[in-house]
Amino acid sequence: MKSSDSVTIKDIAKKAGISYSSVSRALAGAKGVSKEKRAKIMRVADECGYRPNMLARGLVKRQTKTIGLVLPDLTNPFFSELAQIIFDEARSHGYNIILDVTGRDFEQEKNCLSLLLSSQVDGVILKSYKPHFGVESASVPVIMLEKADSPNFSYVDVSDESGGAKAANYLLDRGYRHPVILGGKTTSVSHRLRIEGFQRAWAQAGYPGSDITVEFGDFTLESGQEGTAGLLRRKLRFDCIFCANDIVALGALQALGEKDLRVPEDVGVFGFDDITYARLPQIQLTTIRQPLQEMGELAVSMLIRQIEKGVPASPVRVSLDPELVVRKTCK
Amino acid sequence: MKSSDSVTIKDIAKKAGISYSSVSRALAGAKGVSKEKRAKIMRVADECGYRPNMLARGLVKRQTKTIGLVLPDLTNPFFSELAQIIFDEARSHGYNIILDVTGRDFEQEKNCLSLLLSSQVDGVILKSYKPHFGVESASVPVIMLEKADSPNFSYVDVSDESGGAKAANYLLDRGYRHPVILGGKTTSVSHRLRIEGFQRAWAQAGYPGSDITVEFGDFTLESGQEGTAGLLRRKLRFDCIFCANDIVALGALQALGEKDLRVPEDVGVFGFDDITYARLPQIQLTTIRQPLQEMGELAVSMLIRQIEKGVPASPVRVSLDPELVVRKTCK
DNA sequence: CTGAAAGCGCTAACAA
DNA sequence: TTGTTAGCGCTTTCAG
Repeated sequence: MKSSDSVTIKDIAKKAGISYSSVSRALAGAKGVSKEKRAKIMRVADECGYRPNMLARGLVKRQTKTIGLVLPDLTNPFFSELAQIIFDEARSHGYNIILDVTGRDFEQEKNCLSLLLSSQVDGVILKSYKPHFGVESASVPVIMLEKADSPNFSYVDVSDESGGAKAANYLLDRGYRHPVILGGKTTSVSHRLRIEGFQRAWAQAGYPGSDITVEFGDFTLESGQEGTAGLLRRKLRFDCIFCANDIVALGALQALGEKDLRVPEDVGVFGFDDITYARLPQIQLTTIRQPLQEMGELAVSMLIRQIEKGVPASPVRVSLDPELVVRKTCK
Repeated sequence: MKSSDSVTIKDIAKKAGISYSSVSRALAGAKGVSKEKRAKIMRVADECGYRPNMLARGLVKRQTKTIGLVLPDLTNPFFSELAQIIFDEARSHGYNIILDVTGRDFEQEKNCLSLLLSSQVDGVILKSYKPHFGVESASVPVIMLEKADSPNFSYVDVSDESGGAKAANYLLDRGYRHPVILGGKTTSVSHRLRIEGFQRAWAQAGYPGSDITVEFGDFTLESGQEGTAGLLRRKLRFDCIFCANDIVALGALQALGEKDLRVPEDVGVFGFDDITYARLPQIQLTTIRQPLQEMGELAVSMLIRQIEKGVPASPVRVSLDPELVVRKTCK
């Protein structure tokens, strides 16, 4: 059954000799249709290979059972695994996902958002890298995946300050005294918070937190690699690297290895996220674990709640606490 | 500007005192609207925070500028990177992506597909793990990401037989004689083809190809790990493992390490895909590289071509050749 | 150049 | 339980 124009509810009404609202009811599984008619309709419908048109349905019902997900980058396992979790969770609640990737570009982010809103998604989950208020004009619930200062949005995030502080304290505890912070983007809110947490903890321990070297980058393996190589080239004095994420840490390890520096003896490497690959026996990266599963599930359930019950007067704000994972890349 | 009900083309027509079809024209950038009216309309439109309703637009235009992407699993970097590539490529042509993940489940796959078709996507890119013909009833172009025997669909795939053969020949060349094939799903077409390619090459070299041990799994790290552990436990004789993908290989390496077996001296480990993490200095996995970039770009451009010019009478079939990447996990 | 009107496929009152 | 009807927000003839 391959017609150039697809079969509609009217076609099947005609073919079954029944009014077309009855067909709609039957197909929707609503009450108020006699058993025989319903049976006949169903039969005809799938003989014809009928497929409901979600555009039309969404237009009238004013809901699409679709949620928009905006992420910076699918290339980082942290995000692709998060996407998978959110995806599964959403599906289990009967929602579909439209995924958008921004490449951490500000304009892109705004575009994605307005595109999603145009597509009439019922809600949005958004990991933004720069605070912006295009979101403010959204007419549907939005859950941010980071600490948002706006009074209008709920968020669920992992406390970046706490993560940064945990890293600092551990590093101090292991005897490191000359850290550099590597590889985050200047525009990233989360990264800024991690730096602050790190510096504050460092200062509280009695060391000057403010003159810790911060090398920015773009969260990639390359920026870990080149950043580290640059540090080495400039003969900067440092004994450990607090990386913006695990990918950056992988790059740092690589650069260090190329210069025959030993980890952790010569320099300690500390990651962030605890991606799958950080756990491999060959890697054994010391890092901060972000509770991916909880974060994803919470975001979805909060969002769906708001979609179905309306957004609360004051936003829901959840901060999960990340966990130190000690492995082998620090003394 | 936060109205509970979103502003429509009619609202802005009223507010500008112009008929609402003119507004539509102006907003579409169509000709036949005077400069002044156009300017006024634009101004009013964005004062009101107007957002076109894609559902309505799609309904009448019968196209959504959206393509559906169905992938088995976002957790494997191979697929998440492919997704990213397809995503970028599609966007650069003005198309959006709706992503669906099937978990390699047959029913799921069919659901996803019909859902996408219901959503009126303009075309579909599909990596299937079991040949099925729900696809046949699609009323839009479909590009499969694997060798499809159906005469109705175009595909772009990476030659799995060739990959399997290259692996076999390399392993033979390095002196391995007792391979086991590990970790693929029984239902996977690609995996079956790789096995065939491997066995055939093995046989052609004068060794019995048919009695090579094949341990199935589900393409995960765990199945690599447990599969290998099982092999060891059963004291099966083997000197190398041809893994269903790099993730499985990572699992195999781990299991081998736990039993203090040396790689590559005691057993060689061979992957498939060449994911980013296979290249790390700590891993150095010998593997077969799938040309991700070409595959993604080709799939998108073929699909868009078919969307815009119609599907060709006879399907386009492209097989890319994968490349052997020699690193350190085989002698 | 502009407006009126039809209709995309569907749901949801409302009558019958 | 049924059928009729009025839209959802938009594009697109078709007259003026």
